[in-house]
Amino acid sequence: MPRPPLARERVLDAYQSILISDGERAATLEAVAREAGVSKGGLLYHFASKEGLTAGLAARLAALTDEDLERMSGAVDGPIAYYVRTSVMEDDALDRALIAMTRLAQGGSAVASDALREVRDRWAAAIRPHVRDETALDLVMLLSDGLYFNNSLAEPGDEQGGMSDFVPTGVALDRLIDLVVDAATRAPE
Amino acid sequence: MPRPPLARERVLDAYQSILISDGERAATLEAVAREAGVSKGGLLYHFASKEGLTAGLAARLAALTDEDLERMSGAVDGPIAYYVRTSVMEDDALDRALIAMTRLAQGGSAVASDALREVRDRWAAAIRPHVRDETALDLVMLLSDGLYFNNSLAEPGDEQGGMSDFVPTGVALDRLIDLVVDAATRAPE
DNA sequence: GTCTATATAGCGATAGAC
DNA sequence: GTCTATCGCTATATAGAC
Repeated sequence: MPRPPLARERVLDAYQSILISDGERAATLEAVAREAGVSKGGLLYHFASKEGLTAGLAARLAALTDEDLERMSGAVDGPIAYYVRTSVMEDDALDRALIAMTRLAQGGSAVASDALREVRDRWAAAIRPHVRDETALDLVMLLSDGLYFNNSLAEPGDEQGGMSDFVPTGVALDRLIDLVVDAATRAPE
Repeated sequence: MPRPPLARERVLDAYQSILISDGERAATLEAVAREAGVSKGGLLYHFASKEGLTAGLAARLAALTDEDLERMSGAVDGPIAYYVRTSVMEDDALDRALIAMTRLAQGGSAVASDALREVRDRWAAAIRPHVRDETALDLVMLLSDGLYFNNSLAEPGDEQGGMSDFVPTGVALDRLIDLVVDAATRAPE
């Protein structure tokens, strides 16, 4: 595969940034082009339409998910702990792609909804073998969704993008992970 | 308090419906007016601007939250079970207001983000006395967020609006509630 | 209180120069 | 591969009749 043009990647980065910090409404072609340092016409050379831009983001998300599933399978404290811990936004590449895609899905994009559904299915399939039953799987998946949900509820203009008060970090997060791992793997009484 | 004009309520209902089923982008003044059976000008008599419309929804959400906290405090199986169970969309008035507001928040509305934050704070305060510690509170709140998050990820055109495959119902929901109530109230080992 | 008509601005997308 | 210029459309909001 030939190396992707730099401008193309810069455009995707800009699209993500604006989606995360200012919402779907603000992510216009003009705003994305300005942030990426190109003109509107230049942007439209790389992505023929707004939906093409979203499809480009979906491809990036799928690739990042591949890598994440790889890391998850080798996590020292197990896939559940890994999955919950990495659901707290660390502002890495995967988090940003995921939150940006969430914004688009909530804005009504079918491409984005489908992409999110697929990613979620793949994570669920990877975790299923490590929990007691489907109820425990629900608990783990929904808790992770809750963390992402809070991370994705941004104040407009908030660079970090998030209701961070509600998301446990540090020791509080460790305790939450212990609690959920225990609840999801403990033998039924 | 004088009874609210009927047209005003119909406009808010229409705004909610379109936000839920078609997303924030589709909820234009014209679309809302058409759904409510009034003209654009008629709508703008009741709500001076788009932000005024959102503020009207925020007021409705606050009133519905009052009622919900009332019911929660008297729930027979306790506030935690009540809270988790009612986080699965039953398409009642509160659910609709909440999901509509989530759409607006994700679209970048500061008014909507603030309204959601306040509602969440009030629920957390009501549940805190019934859980073991802050970690258990995080678990309950985040699980509920996860349920709402999934309910609010709509396929465009999906009347129900939701990734309902991921949300447990019936017996699966009962089991999940048992699991989380146990995890959140059991004495530490 | 509700309407029609219109002003104003910004959007996605195209055309064609360089 | 990137630009400027512009088209056609739609959005919010205003003005003023009824």
